[in-house]
Amino acid sequence: MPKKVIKNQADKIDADLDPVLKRIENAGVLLDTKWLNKINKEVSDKLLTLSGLIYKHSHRDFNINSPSQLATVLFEKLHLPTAGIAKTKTGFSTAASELNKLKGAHPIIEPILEYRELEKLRNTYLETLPKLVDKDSRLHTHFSQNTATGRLSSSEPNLQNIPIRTETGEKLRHAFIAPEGFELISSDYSQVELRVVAHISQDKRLIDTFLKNEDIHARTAAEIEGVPIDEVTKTQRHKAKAVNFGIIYGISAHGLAEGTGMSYGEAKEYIDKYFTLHPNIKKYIKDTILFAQQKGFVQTLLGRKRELPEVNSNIVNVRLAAERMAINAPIQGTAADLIKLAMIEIDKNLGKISPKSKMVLQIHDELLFEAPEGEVAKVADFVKETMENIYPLDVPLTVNIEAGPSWGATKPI
DNA sequence: AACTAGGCT
DNA sequence: GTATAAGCCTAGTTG
Repeated sequence: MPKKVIKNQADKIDADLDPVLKRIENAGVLLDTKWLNKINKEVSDKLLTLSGLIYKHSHRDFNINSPSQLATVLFEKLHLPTAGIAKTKTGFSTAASELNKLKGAHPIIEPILEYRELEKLRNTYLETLPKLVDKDSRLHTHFSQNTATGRLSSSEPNLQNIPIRTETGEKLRHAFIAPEGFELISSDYSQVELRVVAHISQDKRLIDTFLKNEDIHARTAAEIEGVPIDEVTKTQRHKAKAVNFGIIYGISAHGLAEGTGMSYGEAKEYIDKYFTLHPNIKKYIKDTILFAQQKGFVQTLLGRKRELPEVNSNIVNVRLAAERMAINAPIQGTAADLIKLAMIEIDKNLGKISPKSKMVLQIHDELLFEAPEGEVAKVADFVKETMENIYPLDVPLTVNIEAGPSWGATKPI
């Protein structure tokens, strides 16, 4: 096999990271199978109750896991209103986002939503993970580097999508534990993608926010609504947060409206105000699309390229989709470059600082370690320091560190 | 294999 | 409104 030719900095990063990823995969992460089985039992009981309730409300037995059968029950048998319900290629959508619109219309909706959540948790995690542990009760994922933006991906099992959002989902994280005498340390970059946006776009307000270490979403809300930052309401902050995410994804009024419940017009107005306040972000978007159209690719701060010939497509949807990718790829990809650099550097030195400590996972902007109880503070300091200083930008990178006996029970240290 | 759905950052 | 927020992986149903 010929050695891979290294053409640029991103290729070198990926090559240097490869052996690090191998070590992480080999280390694995300890799983508390007993705890998982206990949750599985509770979830299975609940599912039985829920399916009974759903059958009672629908006056029939059917396969709740079949979107087509569920749509028939909801819209043809129970005659729930279809106004405003999205359509898929095959009929009315039964996605959670659509069912949420029907919550008040029929008591069957709530149990369906809960059923869906618990089925997902049971089938994807509770049933599957215990089957994949090795003889030492450890899970070994496989990391891949060949993604569109430079992020890692994780498979068999994917340990980058372990639940956290719901109450039951969060319980699952408690199954990821440290061995006896050890703790898990979690270190995650705070708002790394928006900090990358601030650096790349040189947007004044964004840079100022991060220099002052202000709450970015509250500040955005304050500026758009024209109120003092400490008078921003929860709703206002929530909307601003959606806009900030939208910037990273290549915002559209429709997408923002979907994500927040704003009307299309309100969303459009909100975005216009945002760009008035952040002219350099508007410029970044414009310049990036132009660059992509002329060169056929975009690139990250460290030169990682993504080919995007579709930005010149005559097909409107194809072109617009490519434009959003062009906006997002340098942001997401730069964040990926930064944490990869940090991982390489940490791997180089961790053995000297704490020989028994190990890096065990990467979840895009977070690293997970296990460290002997007595060395947690030392390892945490080293990790934080390395991540924050890995590649100085025009805004500080900040890292939140937590530690605890399990991934679900880490607390700030 | 296509489609729908949903877990994470 | 033609379409519609970025990147992943996995599971179940359907034909």
